[in-house]
Amino acid sequence: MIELKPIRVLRAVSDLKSFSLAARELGIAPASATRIIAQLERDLGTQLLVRTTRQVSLTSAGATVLAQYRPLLERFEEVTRSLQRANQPDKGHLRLTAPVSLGVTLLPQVISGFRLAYPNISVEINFTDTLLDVIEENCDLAVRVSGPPTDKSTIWRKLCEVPRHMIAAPSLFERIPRPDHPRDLNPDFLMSYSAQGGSETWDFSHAVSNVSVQAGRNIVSNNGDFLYALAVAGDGICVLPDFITDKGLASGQVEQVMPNWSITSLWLTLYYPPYEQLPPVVGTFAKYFEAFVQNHPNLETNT
Amino acid sequence: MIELKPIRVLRAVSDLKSFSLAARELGIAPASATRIIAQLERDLGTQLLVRTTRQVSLTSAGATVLAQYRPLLERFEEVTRSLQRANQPDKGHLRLTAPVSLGVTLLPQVISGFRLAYPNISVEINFTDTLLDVIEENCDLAVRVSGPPTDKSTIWRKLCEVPRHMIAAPSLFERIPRPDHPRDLNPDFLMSYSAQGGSETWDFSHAVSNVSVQAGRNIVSNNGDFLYALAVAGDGICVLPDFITDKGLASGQVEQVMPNWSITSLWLTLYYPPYEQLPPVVGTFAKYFEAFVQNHPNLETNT
DNA sequence: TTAATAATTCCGTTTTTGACAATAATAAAG
DNA sequence: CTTTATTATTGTCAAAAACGGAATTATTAA
Repeated sequence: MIELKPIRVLRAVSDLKSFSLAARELGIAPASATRIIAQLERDLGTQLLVRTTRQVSLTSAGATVLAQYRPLLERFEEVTRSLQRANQPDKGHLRLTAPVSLGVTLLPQVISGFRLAYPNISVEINFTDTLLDVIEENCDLAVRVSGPPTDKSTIWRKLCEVPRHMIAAPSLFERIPRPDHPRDLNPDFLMSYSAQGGSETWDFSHAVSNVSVQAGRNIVSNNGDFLYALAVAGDGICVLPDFITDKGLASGQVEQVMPNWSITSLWLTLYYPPYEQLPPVVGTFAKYFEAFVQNHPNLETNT
Repeated sequence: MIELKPIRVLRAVSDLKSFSLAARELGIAPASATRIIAQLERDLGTQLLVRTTRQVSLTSAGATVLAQYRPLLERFEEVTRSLQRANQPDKGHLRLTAPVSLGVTLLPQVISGFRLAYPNISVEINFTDTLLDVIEENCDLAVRVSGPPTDKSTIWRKLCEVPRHMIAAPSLFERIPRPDHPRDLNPDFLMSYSAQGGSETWDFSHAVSNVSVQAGRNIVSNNGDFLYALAVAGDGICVLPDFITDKGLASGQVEQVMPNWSITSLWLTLYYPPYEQLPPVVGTFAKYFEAFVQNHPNLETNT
């Protein structure tokens, strides 16, 4: 298998018309230059250089060989230089995965701001709610909104908590009684936001009381906006992050259910593949994202 | 300096999604694959592959690196394959040098026939009469018409002898007496064909007599056709190879001087640069040339 | 003919490589 | 949830390859 070194030597010898000068240029011993060219000639089955002790010149075969390899070698070295140079935190490519719900609410602002700040970092986002393997997803960084990580193997970093509230349309309470305590909740009207398919469990707290409520299985979806639309239509009660329900609450489309009972927040978390060393662009994005959530009204950064 | 091997390993690992499979594919030890990739990552200053024991995937930096190198690597391997394959005796390029005189007489037939027989061998001919260094000329083969080689260092091969005769225009002998013996020759009318600038010395022989004659310095040229034109004009006597004087003798434009005195023949010689191994195309041409001169009426093959 | 220069060869050393075993980590099976 | 099997990694040792420097050879220039 022919490597680049013999081509580099051939180029240098041909350009400088001397083995010894070429060797010095390349920082190798003259003896090595001789051996490397000899090996290359054996590999290609042709003599490439005609040498006496005082003169060196290409055979026409050698000229052909060098003419073919030279542009490739130059491109290769150019690519290498640019790659070594491009290892900068403000240039490169970023492959993310994020839940679908963030695709319409939070991420557009983050990404557009990030792109404005770092126009030379291109971004590729795979929206999916099923929390697949960070590695299998082939991405550099995964954004998740969920409870505290259970998986111990992956590396994660909690950015902030995502407050959420139980909401429903006012019209719903024309059909069923308005609940005042978690035990009043009818599971049949509780819609679950779940990526895995099972129904949700909510932990309510009010003063010193803590109550757990299991949602029903009538409506389960991994799409928060879908559930929100159902809630607006008055089809049920669901628990959704504030950044989804924000506008609806302000306009009165939906209202908060049991406002004096709070529900444990979700975590906005970054999951890293098991990096040995964090690529600079990933660090740049993580830092930007962190700064973003700290200035966001609906996210609580209680580090 | 980054070589091709790490790129080959990166490609194999990425394609097969496994270090061990890639190592087997490349015929190296798995441990080597690990070390080689680690070295490449150090060289480029970025992590390229995210690996757990069960999964391997490219980081986006790795994807960029591979995307840039892969087409170059493939071109490189393609070029290598084609070069190794193209080392055939009927394909390639040939760089010749030959005396100018052969450029209008012998070589056109040779080359046109050769090209017909080997259409895939391209030919490049540098016509020059000064016998420069075969190496400095940067050619694969030098054709020369001259006396026996004096240089011991270069490799040469005598193809045949080139008979030559002394000729002049009939009109000349209206001005000067027609010579019958070499001693009758007036050096002032003897024109020299000489590449080096000095005048020629001719060795005449007739039966048991041997006479050496030195030409004058009035007209000396390294161009046989120029001398021939002067001879036709009746300006003097010269000694030229039969392949130049052939037609003129037949048409009566010129006539042979002292037909019963013969002059030592020149040699048609091939000079090789100091090859270690003869390139196949060069051998092909030499063989063709040799066959050509054996069928040529004006050239004596007295091996 | 001699001297100087440059490619090549020889030789001892360093570096790299492969094989093997041990370790660590993770996905799949029970 | 524990066990098992698979796979990347690390370490070690022996073998192979590459390397640098000195000696050798060959060729050009004086």
